[in-house]
Amino acid sequence: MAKAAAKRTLKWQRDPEGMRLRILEAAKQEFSTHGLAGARVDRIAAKAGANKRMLYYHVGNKDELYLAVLEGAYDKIRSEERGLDLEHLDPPEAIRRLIEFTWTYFLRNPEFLSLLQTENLARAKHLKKSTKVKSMHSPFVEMIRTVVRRGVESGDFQVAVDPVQLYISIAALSFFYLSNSATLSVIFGRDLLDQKAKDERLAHMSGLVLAALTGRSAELFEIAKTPRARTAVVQTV
Amino acid sequence: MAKAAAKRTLKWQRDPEGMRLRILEAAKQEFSTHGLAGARVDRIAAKAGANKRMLYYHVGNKDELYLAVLEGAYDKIRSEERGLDLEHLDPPEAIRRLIEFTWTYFLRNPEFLSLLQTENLARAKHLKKSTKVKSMHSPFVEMIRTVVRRGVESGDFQVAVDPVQLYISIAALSFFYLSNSATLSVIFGRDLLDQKAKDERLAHMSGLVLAALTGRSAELFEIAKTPRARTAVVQTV
DNA sequence: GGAGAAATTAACCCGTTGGATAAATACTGT
DNA sequence: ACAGTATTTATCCAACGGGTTAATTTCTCC
Repeated sequence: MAKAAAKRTLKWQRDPEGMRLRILEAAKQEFSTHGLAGARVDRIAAKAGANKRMLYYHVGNKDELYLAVLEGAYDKIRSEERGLDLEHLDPPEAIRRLIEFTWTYFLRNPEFLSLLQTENLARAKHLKKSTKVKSMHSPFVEMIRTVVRRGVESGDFQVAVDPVQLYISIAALSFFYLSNSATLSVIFGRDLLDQKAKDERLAHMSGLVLAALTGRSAELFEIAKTPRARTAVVQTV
Repeated sequence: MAKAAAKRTLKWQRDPEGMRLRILEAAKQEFSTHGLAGARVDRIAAKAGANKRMLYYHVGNKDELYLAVLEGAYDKIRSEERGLDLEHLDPPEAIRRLIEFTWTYFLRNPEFLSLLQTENLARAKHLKKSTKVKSMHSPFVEMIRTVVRRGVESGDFQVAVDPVQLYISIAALSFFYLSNSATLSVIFGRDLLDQKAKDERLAHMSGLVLAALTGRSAELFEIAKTPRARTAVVQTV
């Protein structure tokens, strides 16, 4: 009772872990919407429901805060990637799944795209200092390597492409479309992010890559064009 | 004589057009290396060999300066695009040329990539206000449309892909590789910008797109892999 | 129940930065 | 040659923004 009465008059309560998480979440929003230089430390504090001093207490200065956010972003995508486990699918299906995963992940996590853009504008200055990120290899490169080998052996694929090139290409097709959708929409005078446009984009990307690998352009693009049960996988955003 | 003597003691001379160009060039450098928020008006002035007041006198405030730079960048690429004239080439060769042009243009004009990244981080806020840019359509979309039609009719291409999708994909393959080369290089632990890597990238992109269109994966990737006379077109940067 | 550590608040500091003002200098037409 | 205008320089300033200092409050453990 006395304790309850005392609690009532508390001006604030402690929550170091929660505070740290709220700070990082707020910082992620701020850095992804405003970039590194455009981000405001005060806004992050406000958004986290905290005092500015807290950022320095729990994470560090603006740069350290930014790096922590970046590392968290890489950590998250790598974690989801590991959970995908595409090794047992037959080669074309594995590639198709990879494309869909990449696409939907970028759709679900637009801040990830912005953060990467920001970091690349800084020529990866911060990432180079992060030992953590450097050790977080994407499992997809090795996955692609074995899938391509299996595909070539089985006759599904006509070429043994370099897995790194293929990985970059698959990421590129989704990344550029989404990260540059604002300027592209202005230039083409149409909304690239409405549901129809997004469905068509996924179909196009799958068709393009699989046609190149298998050499069966016609069928693949046609298959990709017709609505399939798989479209359920395409997440709305 | 008297005039010459007078000129010698001049503290400065007028050059409005030259000044404006130097300001825009300096601003392009500044905005592309530091982004919009990170750019410093004083640095632009210093780089242009001018007084800060000159920026406001000749162009306008920071935002107007930025938009002028952006419009100039679009103007430049559209102008080079128009000069390319791919209509008369046979379809596969036209696509190959387009890919090479896109790639080398991005290599030669890294500021263009940075400016687009910056503008997309701002969700095209400034571009939307530019009536100038909206009217500068890339000639490539129409070019691709006719090339694809011709290719399908001649039997070179197996599918009639949407020209906008294809245009975006071709841009994406080059853009992402270059704009994200900093982070990708860190993550893959290898330099994506050395000459060998760049040659391989161009070969991969051409092989991927043409294989998808023609359905002749094997030959195309192989052709692309072997050094050709065409590699002379690949510019070093 | 209270002392010491941990977490949080409030207030302030000071260099930077975009932008403005006013004065000086160069050019142009007559 | 000179009046009027266009261009450039030299200062100034108010707001902002990252970071710091010091005091305050809550928690924990004995």
